[in-house]
Amino acid sequence: MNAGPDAPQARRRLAPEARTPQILQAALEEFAERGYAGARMAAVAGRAGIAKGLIYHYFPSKDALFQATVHACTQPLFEEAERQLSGHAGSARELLGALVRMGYARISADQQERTLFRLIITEAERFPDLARFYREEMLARATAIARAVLRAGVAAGEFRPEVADMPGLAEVVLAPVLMASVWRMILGESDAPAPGVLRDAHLDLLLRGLSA
Amino acid sequence: MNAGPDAPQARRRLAPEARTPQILQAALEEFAERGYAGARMAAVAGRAGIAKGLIYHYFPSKDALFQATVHACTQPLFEEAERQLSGHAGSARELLGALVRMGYARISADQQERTLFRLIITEAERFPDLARFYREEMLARATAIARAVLRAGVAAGEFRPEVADMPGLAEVVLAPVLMASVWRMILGESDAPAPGVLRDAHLDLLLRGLSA
Amino acid sequence: MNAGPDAPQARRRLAPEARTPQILQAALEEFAERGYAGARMAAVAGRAGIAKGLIYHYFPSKDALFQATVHACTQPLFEEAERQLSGHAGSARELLGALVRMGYARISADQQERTLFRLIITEAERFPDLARFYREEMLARATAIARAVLRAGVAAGEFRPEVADMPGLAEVVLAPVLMASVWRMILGESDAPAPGVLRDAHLDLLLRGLSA
Amino acid sequence: MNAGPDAPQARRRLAPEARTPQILQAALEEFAERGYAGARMAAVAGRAGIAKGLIYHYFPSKDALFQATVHACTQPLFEEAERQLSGHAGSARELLGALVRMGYARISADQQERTLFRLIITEAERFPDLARFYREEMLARATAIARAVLRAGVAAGEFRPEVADMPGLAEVVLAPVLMASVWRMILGESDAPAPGVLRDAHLDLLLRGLSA
DNA sequence: TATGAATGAGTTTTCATTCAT
DNA sequence: CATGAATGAAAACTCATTCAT
Repeated sequence: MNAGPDAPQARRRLAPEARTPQILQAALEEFAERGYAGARMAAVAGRAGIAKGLIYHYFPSKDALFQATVHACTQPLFEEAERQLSGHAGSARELLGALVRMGYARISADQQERTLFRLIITEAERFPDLARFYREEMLARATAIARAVLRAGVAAGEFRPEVADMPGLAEVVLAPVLMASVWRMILGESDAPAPGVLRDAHLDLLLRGLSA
Repeated sequence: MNAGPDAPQARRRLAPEARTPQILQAALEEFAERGYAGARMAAVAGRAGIAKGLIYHYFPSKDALFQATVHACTQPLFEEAERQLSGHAGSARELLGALVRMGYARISADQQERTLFRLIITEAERFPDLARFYREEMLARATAIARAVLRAGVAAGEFRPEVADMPGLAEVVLAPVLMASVWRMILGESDAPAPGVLRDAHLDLLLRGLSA
Repeated sequence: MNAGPDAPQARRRLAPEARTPQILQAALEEFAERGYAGARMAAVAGRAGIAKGLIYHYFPSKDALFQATVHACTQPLFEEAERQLSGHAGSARELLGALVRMGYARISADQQERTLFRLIITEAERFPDLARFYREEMLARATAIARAVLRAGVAAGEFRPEVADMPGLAEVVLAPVLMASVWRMILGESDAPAPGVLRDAHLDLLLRGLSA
Repeated sequence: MNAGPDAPQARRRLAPEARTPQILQAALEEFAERGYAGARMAAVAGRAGIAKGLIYHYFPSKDALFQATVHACTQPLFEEAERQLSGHAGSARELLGALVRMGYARISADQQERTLFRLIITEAERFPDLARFYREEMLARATAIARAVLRAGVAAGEFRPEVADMPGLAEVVLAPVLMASVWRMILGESDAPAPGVLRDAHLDLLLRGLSA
């Protein structure tokens, strides 16, 4: 049609290794903004700067694209936390503080993480694979980290002995961080409870509630 | 065509007061199962046992039906909690325990409440009205209750003085109950962390973390 | 858009009993001209003078529409032949002549019948239902008629005894009529072997080949 | 990417004389299974073990490929029959029997021939060239052979004199063989009238119907 | 010669909404 | 008030064809 100066840089051939993440990033944005049903393949293509059809060269259906999108962006999620956990030298209280602060900092900073979380909440019922993925790759990893900190604290005599193996406690310890994220999803940056404020109250309650 | 005895309750004229809740209930079910974009007006009509067209006599659009649906089912949500709060005579620790237990019990029992919560999470970004509604009618009411309990406990000397006015603490105290609901949404009854287990850990942490 | 005098007579509500055959007729024309894969639902709608969507009100898919189309137009096919068979009083030679003449006349006249036949040939491999339908509702009926005539001729002493039960003979007797139809499909009215000419040669061969 | 020993014969340069029949064979299979509109160029490439793009080096369009495909596989069709005809020494009855038997044998054996015939029936309307091709290269050759046999039989006094020049008789004589092929197309090997059975009835009718 | 990434027009299908009955 | 036939815009998906490599 037109090949004017604004024309969308006609037909740039890329290796699949370069194109795939580009599409996945565009898909993440679109799915995040509109949810699964609301997302349009044409919009994904638009965001990626390619033609609709090309998406189908890489993913057989909207469904497959969605699942690939979610899977693709979980890699870096827990890496930092697990690094902190294994590399930490100081007290368990300090470690707990550092991890909680990291969690709240992420909520403030990382749009993509909230987005991912929302997609899982929203679509888990229709994509059973997603629920399994959340349970195994996200919740299990997060509670494992929390449990390790609790045990370290007990071992060091900083936390009271019962918390080492109290069922459900790891989840309860995590919950406020996750809810901070949910609130931010729902209410937006301006109206949600401020992460910094939640963090301070959360740490105050935790340190008091766990210590020996 | 036929209005014989087997005809599926053909063309039964009802007063608007009777039809409206029937439609809203059907809409809640459909929106809950499919989300806003995935819900079909024809399916809402089907669930309500009426023709598609009739919905438009009562609600001007899918959008309006959705908002009415969410608004309609929040009424009974906090009534019991507020009744308990104002009618309570015993210690603040007992009151806190009773309220937390009620919260977790609801998660186990009330499908509709989780459903409502999910819809808000899912659609808040596209329906700003919904976010405002959640903030004013749900989160604000819930934190007000929590804050009242904390203050009562401080006043009675059961809780340490700082918790009376610590910003964000009411939200942190509530968060694990809400996350229990979110996990149940995502993972289903069988795979989500068990509410009873979370409840016990939660109460243990709270009572220890708040007490004077 | 336009509501000029040529506008396609906006939104004319019809009872399903009236609309269904209208759509089927349009579909027959379109499928006949283009085959299954080549036919466009939009074109069917256009021929029927309705909107695309309405077709899906009556038939769940292109596939279903196609099968309904073929089924719908077989009713009148063998009625006349079967009537002639049961009502005939004269000689078997005369009956055979009348039926063969009717067959060739149909090929000349009835576009729709050729069309139907072509669709079956074309699509039978992809629609196994169609093959079964052809075998049971068309070929079986046609050979039954032919066999009845042969037996009548033997009973009357007009045909030699072997032809009463010779396997495959009914099919061989019918074949030239059907091939006349196939040739007409392939070559068109002007280039195909003329039905009248084939008919005379066919009858000559038959009467000589069958007679006692 | 990799050209390791397991790679599916990556990028093997072939002379056009070798590539063309490879593509045509693949195209015949694909067109046969799916018809013209249903066939996909990618599938043709896949069957031929080459990339889509390469087809366009040899044929300018799907259309051209189709026509080339049909033309390419008619060469050997009548060669044997014409050889038998010119080389035959015995009686006309024997020659007729041999040719008819050969025809039915082909139907049983040669998938490719039925396929070709189906494509012509299916697509002749949309490809006028195909109809002309069928008329000149197939039907005309076949009737010429049949007519030659009839004349030989009359000349030898085996057949009655009228059949030497009866218009349409050659076509009628051929028709059952062709219909046997059509039935086999429609109904498949298992449900179609058995070629051997048709052959015997056909010969019986012919010899009786033609003889002096 | 050969590949397969890239395009985009065209197709089926869905569904909110309207409106004749 | 009530129905469901009818519309049409929009969305998922397909595939012949092109072209950078």
